[in-house]
Amino acid sequence: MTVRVRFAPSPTGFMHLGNARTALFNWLFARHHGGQFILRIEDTDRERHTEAAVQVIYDSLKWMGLDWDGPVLRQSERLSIYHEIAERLIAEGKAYRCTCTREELEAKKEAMKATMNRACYDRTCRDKNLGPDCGTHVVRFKMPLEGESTFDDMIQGKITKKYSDLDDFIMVRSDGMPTYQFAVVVDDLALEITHVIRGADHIDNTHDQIALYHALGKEPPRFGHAPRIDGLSKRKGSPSVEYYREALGLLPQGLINYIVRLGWSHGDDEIFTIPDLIKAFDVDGINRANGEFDEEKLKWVNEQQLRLVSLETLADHVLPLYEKKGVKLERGPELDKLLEMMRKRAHNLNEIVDDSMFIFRAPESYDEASVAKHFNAETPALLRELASSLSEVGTWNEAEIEAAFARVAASSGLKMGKIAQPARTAIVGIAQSPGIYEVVYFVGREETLARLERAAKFAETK
RNA sequence: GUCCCUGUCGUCUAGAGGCCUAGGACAUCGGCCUUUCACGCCGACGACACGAGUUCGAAUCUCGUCGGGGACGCCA
Repeated sequence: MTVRVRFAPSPTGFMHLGNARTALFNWLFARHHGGQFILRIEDTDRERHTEAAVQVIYDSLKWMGLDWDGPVLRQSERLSIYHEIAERLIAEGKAYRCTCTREELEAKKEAMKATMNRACYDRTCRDKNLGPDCGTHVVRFKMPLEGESTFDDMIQGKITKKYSDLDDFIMVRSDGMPTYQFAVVVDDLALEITHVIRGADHIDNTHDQIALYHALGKEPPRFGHAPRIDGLSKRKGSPSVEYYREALGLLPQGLINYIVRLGWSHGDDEIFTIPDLIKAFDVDGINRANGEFDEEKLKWVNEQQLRLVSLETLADHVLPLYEKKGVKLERGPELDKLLEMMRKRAHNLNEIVDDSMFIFRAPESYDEASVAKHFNAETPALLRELASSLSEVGTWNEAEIEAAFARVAASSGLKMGKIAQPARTAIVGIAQSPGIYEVVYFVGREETLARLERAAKFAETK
């Protein structure tokens, strides 16, 4: 039996992190077992499901690298199928039409709550055998009255619920649209889904759905309910893939690595490449208790991935960010060298870009603290001596640049730190940067000399 | 309220009866490295929710208590 799983989001306009993890679990499960990962858009209800919102789903999935198999299924395109199956269940006495109004329902629930201590439908229409001409109505499922529903959850183990605690849920709304509860089963059947991995908030629904499978004479798929991610809603921005990606300068590998480990583990392993994950992932590693989202650890994992991915991959993500800043860069050994230098110290993509802008733009001002600490009366002369030494460098490379610094150190009798820090302040604008020789190399000879002279003039005024 | 799931350091977790005076990771604190900032390295702090049972022996099994989350929609 080939494994077939699906990710079935409803288009809300953003990809919630919890949803992203559900998608990831399913995708990894499919890839691990050599199965298929199907994408289905749950757009049964509402006009607010815009095309733009659907596009967000595609974009997020693509960014994460979660490719899906086969065509995308849209529930909105399958209405006649739902109707057909609903009619069949009515004809077989497994479902029924109900004409109770919303107002009546509300009153009934209140009453049931008072007498039975349970808010549910009182099944007024269950045995009325209402025909299609009964006027405005919904279609309800005829839930068994006695016994219990049990299923073996791949993550949570055996889960049992009494049928008497289950309601005659609505399958088709009065406007003719199927409810989620009904459409999911019909679609999962049509798609021949073998395993359903989803959020734990669906545990109770599962009993309804399994009852439906039985009514249809079908075997239900295996279910696995993953715990929820807590601590997400109290964030400033929307707790979405898009938000964290931008705000934290995330690499998809970073997000994926963090998110998969929140609720799943493989011994003491922390950092995984995507191929690692495909090999190691399975449902038995998924935990049962909810997890608390921790932005600090997400940052750290992302940082580790920053150092792990190929320079080509890194360039893919960093090039557009540079372009946003008005810096167009070409791929090649120079860019690789730049990224190699930056990825060692940066915590995220944004930092790589921001902290390397000094290469492309001369400082507009000098950091006050740096100036106070590293500039003094001798600074102008020192910077000019360094400039002169650098102008004599033959081949422009780090070794030669270092030699130029060493000559200044020898002639001035100053320790390297006393030269590097003023130079750094002069060239970068602040006394914090990558190694000074690399900095000088990337800024280039002409520009370095210009910046040194400008800083020397500035230092004279102090 | 009823029902369902769940409970190891602040957080993510290892742990499937003796290997546990409970291991790893993030964060925090201290130190080292260093021309800066980072990185890296070393160390410290820090948990089996509680109570009964089962057993020679329990973080691991059972029950109860308490805590956390979820479901109770003509939302998905």
